Amino acid sequence: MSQLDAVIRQSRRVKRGEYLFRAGDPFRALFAVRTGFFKNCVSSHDGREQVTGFHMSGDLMGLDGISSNTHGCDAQALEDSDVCELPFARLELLGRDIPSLQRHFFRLMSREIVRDQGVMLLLGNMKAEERLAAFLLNLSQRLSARGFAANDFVLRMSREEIGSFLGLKLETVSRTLSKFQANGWISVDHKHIRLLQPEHLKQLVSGCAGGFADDHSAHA
Amino acid sequence: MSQLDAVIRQSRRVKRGEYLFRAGDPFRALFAVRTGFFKNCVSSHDGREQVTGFHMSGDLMGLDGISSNTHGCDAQALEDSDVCELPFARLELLGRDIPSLQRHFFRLMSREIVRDQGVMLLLGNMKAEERLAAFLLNLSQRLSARGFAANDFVLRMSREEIGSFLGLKLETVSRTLSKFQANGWISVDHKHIRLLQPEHLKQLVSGCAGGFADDHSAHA
DNA sequence: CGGACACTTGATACGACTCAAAGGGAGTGG
DNA sequence: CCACTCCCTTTGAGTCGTATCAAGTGTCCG
Repeated sequence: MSQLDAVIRQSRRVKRGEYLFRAGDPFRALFAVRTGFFKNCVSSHDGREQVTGFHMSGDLMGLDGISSNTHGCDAQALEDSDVCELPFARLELLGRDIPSLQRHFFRLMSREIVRDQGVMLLLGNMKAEERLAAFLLNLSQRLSARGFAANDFVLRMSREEIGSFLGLKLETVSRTLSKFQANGWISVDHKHIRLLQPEHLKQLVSGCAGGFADDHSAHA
Repeated sequence: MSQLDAVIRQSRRVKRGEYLFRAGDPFRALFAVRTGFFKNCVSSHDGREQVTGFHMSGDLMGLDGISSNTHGCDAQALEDSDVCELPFARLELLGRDIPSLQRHFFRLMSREIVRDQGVMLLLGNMKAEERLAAFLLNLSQRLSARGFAANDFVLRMSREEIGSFLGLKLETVSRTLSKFQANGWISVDHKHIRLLQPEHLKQLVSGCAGGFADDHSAHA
């Protein structure tokens, strides 16, 4: 375990707006968010962007880079952040000596696959209101799992980034938030969101797989 | 390597329509398709289904089950098939002794994550025509990688299953295929598809990330 | 304090869904 | 082997949801 500590101790600071890595960069390490907030993005040749996920403390980023030794997406900080750099070669070696680490690692990658399947379900089957409700509830759950308030939080990302993640345009995100507020389900003050009647949101997504995915922190 | 053979030699036959495993089943093994064709499905509480992928010879299924020791999706045979059962506990043990196997394994899981990101891009950003073009080209590529004709093949899945995978309704799939045929780009005879002008299809998806994902065979 | 950027809201257009009906194959049972 | 049935597929017409276009407002940052 002291070996593991040695690997983890490497820390790196990333300012808001900066990229931790970009698609195409050579892959050398995974990154665990220590503090802060990130988005991951894949982009098509003609410039269209798809946000593939948002990551907060404890989350692991870069798993998609293992397959090709090249990062497959961008990781951009949405606020000043702090990450642990985990050199992959060293993790691989350690995994052989520490079975529980290897097993933990497989679990993490599998969890990411499960999460992606949930997003596919969301993008393939749900309407705008359902997507946004699922998004808010997921965020709420992940924040509360980290000891923050579940029903009162500040969005780190723009409407456009939410839209990109949910397969919607920013105007639709804005309109839907307004509608939720008009219903009395949430209160919206710019990026400050309060969930006033989470049960109504849950009702919207009930049947749609309850929030599209659990958390997937590294628990490291 | 002979140890690996011992693991792999376990074979299992699955008839068309049968499930290899279902969401919720206890996870014990991964499955590599030897011959045949499968679909993977996640379903929401209210019965909506999302096809998360189609798998042919060499593809690995069940990676999503590792995280929770429970399969997260259904695997249903779309034609009489033959799979290798790979007990996961044994693979884990072998991975420690054979570094190249461990590495190969990480690569496979990562590749699945990359594939899912491609599907997310497709579901989040593309229009019906683009989705279907990407789907056909991807299928074509995977078939040709296995030594089959790239431009002349038989669909194993129904219009509804294609639609579920692409986030479209079956009528839209049917209409779009008809339109491609009217344009002279493909010929459609029920499930028999011929790509007459693949370059036009490529033009449709150009910019949208060229086919949403590469192959991900096990190469075992 | 100025300017750019992010957000909201409205009007309109378009794409995909829904509902509906008819045709064609594949598989089954006689 | 044939006839029947069921399901898959195609195609059409109309509707709904979301994108698009366009102002206008507010806010954050320099």
